[in-house]
Amino acid sequence: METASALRVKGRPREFCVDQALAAALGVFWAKGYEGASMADLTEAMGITKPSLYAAFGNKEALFHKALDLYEAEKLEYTRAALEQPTARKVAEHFMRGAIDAQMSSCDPKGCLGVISMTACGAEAESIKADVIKRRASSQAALVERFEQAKRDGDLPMHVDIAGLTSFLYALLQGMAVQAGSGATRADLERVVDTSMQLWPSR
Amino acid sequence: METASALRVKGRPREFCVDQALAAALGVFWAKGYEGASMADLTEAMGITKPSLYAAFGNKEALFHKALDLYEAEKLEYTRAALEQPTARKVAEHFMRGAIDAQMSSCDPKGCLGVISMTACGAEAESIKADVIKRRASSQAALVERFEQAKRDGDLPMHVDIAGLTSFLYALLQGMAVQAGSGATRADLERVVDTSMQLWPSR
DNA sequence: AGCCTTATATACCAGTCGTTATGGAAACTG
DNA sequence: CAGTTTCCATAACGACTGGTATATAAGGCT
Repeated sequence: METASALRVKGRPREFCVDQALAAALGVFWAKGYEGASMADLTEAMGITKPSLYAAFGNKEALFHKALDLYEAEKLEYTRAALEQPTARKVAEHFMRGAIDAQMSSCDPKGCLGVISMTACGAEAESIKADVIKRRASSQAALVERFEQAKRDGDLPMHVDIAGLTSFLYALLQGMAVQAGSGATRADLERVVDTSMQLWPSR
Repeated sequence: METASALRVKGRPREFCVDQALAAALGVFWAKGYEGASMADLTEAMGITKPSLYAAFGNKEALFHKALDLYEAEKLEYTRAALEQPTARKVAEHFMRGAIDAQMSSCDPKGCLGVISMTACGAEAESIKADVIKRRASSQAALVERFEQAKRDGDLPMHVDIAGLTSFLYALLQGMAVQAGSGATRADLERVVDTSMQLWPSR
C-alpha cells in the first residue's frame, strides 16, 4: 500500500527509538515473564509513557510477540550456526554451549525467555504459550532434519531414534534453562554439557 | 504445649475437610502456578470462602507451602523409591519413568509444580522460588550420595563426574516437565527416556 | 437455659492490573 | 503565518488483586 514511507513523516516525530525501547521491553519480559512484567515495569524500563507504548506497539501482547521476534533474531542466532556444524556431535555441542552463553550472559537475565513464558501460564497467556510452542516446534523440526542428514552422512548410528534424540537434546536445553534461572553457575551447566557429550552416541 | 487436642474442639466446628481443601488448592497451584492462581480460583476450587481459607491456612503463601508439602509427600514419593533401586542405571530409569507418571497423569495437571513455580517469578514470589530451590537442592544431594554409592558398588564407571551426571539427570527431568506442560504426549516423553537409557554409561 | 468460642457469609478495603480518553505541545506542510 | 498531524503527559477507567472487618450462625461447656 505505502511506498517507502520513511520520508513521509507528516506530524510530530516520536522522541524515542523504537528498537531501543523494544530491546528494553525484551529485557523486562525475559527477567519477569509475560504476566510478571507489568505495564509500569515496561514503561519505566523503556523510558516512555503508556500512551506512547500503545501507539507504537499496540498492546502488551503485541509488544511481547515483537520482543520474541527480537529474542529469536538476536539471542537465538546461535541455533542457526549450530545446524551448520559438520557432524551431529558438533551440532549438539554447539547447541548446548551456545545455550550456556545465551542463558548465562552477565548482562542479560538468566534462563530462556521461551521456557519462562511457556511455563508461566495464567489463562490470559494462552496465546503467548501457543506462539512459543509453535516457534519451538519449527525449530525442533529443523533439528530433526539435520539429524536425518547426519544419519545419511554416517556420523550418527543407524539404530538411533531421531525424534527421541532430538527431544532428548531439547529436554537438556530446557532443563539447563530451568537451572540457569534458579541459581546454577556457569560451571554447573558446563558440567551438564560435558556429561552429555561423553554420553553422546557417535563418539 | 497441647496434649492430643483432637477432642478439644471448643467452638463451632468447621464445615470442610482441611486435607481435601488443600488437595484442591494443590491442583490449582499446579495448573496455574503461584502467581497465576488467584484467591478467587482457590476458594472456588476448595469450596470455601476467603475468610475460611485465611483462618485455616494463614495466607496465600502459607497455603502454597503446605500444598508443596503435600505435593512432595504424594506426587514425589516415587523419588524415594527410585533411590532404593539396586543399580545407578535402575535409579535413573525409575526417576524418569516415575516423572512421566507424575507429570502425565490424566487426572492431574501436566508438568511439575516445582518447575512451574520456579520459572514464574514475579518479585513477590521470591520466597516461593527460594523454597523450591532449597527443596530441590536437598533432593539432588540425596541423588549425588546415591551415585557415589553406585560408584563404590562398581555399577558406575570410576571416571564419571557424579555432580555432572546428577545435574544432567535433573536437567532431563526438568526438561521433560517443560515439555509435558507444553503439549508433549506420553509417547514423546517415553522416547526421551528410551534415548537417555540407551546413552546411560554403565550399560 | 446462657455463655463462650469458633466458623461462616457478606461486604468492603486500598492497591494494582491493562487500557484509554483528554488536553496541550511540537514539528511538519502549505 | 495557519493548518494538520502526531506526539507526550496526566489522569482516569472498570476489573481484579490479596487481605479483612463486621455480623450472624453453630456447636460445646457449665
